[in-house]
Amino acid sequence: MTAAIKEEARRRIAAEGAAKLSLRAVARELGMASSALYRYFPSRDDLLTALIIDSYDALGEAAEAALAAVPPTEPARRWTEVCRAVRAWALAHPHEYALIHGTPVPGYAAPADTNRAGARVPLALLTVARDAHGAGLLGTPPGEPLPEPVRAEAAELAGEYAPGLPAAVTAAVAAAWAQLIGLVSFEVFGQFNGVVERSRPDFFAHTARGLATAAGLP
Amino acid sequence: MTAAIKEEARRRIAAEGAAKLSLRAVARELGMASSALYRYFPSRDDLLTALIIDSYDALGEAAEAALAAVPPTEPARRWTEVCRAVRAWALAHPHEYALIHGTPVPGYAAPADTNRAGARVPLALLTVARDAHGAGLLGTPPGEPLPEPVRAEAAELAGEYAPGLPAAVTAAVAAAWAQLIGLVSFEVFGQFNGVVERSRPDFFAHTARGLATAAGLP
DNA sequence: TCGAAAGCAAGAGCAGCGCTCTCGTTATTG
DNA sequence: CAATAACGAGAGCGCTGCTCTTGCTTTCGA
Repeated sequence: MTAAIKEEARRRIAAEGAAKLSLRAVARELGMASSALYRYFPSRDDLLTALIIDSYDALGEAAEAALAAVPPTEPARRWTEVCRAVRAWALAHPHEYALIHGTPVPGYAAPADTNRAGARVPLALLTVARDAHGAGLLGTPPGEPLPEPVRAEAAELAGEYAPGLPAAVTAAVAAAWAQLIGLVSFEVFGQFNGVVERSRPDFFAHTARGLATAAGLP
Repeated sequence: MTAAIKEEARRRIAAEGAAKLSLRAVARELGMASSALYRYFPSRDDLLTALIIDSYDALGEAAEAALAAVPPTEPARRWTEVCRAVRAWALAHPHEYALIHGTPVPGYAAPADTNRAGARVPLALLTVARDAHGAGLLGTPPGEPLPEPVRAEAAELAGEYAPGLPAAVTAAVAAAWAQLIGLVSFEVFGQFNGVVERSRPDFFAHTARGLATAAGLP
């Protein structure tokens, strides 16, 4: 039953966007009273949270599938494939993508489940770097040396998720994650309209390749 | 009068977010009937559009001020200062930033004024590259050669806004724009919580410096 | 100077929303 | 078989965006 509600809610979000998702409309479409929905979701926000987690998981799954499809011996291609998978999922599910990478609801504190699901994409990127490092395929990220506070915090982060990974790489992966989402968001939200038009796939692939280089991948 | 309405609306957005902006609440705060607002703004969306344009202009102004504060003879510092100004404005006005770089309203087509105001930040970045190029201070962007479709489209773009600028630089600036907004959005929207915490300013400065390098700035 | 016109604001009202409360119905289980 | 729990319907509250009508005030031209 909760699945049917979520499915219908997803359909309405795909049609009109998350902002206009109305419990009454979902209930109407399901042929039941609006008050009945409150048996399954205590509030509209809780329904949205469930949808957000689902979207995070779907996006994370797409990224992890791309990760598994390329052997660790080709780290650069593995990286760009993960990026490509993120972009493809976002373009295929723009409203669900907006749900997770658009404006957060005011005063909305993400529950722990959200964090775990939301970490799957950055962890996939980190896995590419970690495996490349383990195989001795990782170079040194180009550019200036890391400022000391960044180095320290990146070292902590690496200690938790990818022991042994150089701090410069860890920091570069974190930055690349944000930059990747920035690129995808610009495309999904139409900010590249009139700027980058025909060559978007190549433009994205080229930039994603640059992010790999910035992280030290050959 | 429209100014007073916008001011009060901005105040309420800063307090509760754009999603909860209610004309009735604005009118209440202004001591007038809600219907009176419709004399100045035909709809809630029109009020929001006006606020969006104002926010774009405020952000653009901050970027242009940073641009003007650094001489073109120091392109790298000029670049990072523009980035820093964007980040500083966003952190100081998170809700207005969300207005312009959050989820777009469903079915909302940005009017021409929005586009012009929204182009000020990328144009500031492009100006840094253009001036550096004019002064002979621009190197060649590192990385793979541009795919042909990207080169062609970047050349068109350069012809319009920065004649003579190499296509690789133009493309890198467009990518850097999206990546910069990605970085800032992650910080403003809390996506770096638990990932990058203490070293955010240095992390951002370091990454912005890397974007400059990627665009060919020395 | 006076009356028409325009600008402005208020109030009532409509349909829709999230959410709560109560009440009947249907399954399930001891 | 009966007690209990789960479920759904309906009414209703206060809120929203928006419209329509009414009336007041200011301005302006004859």
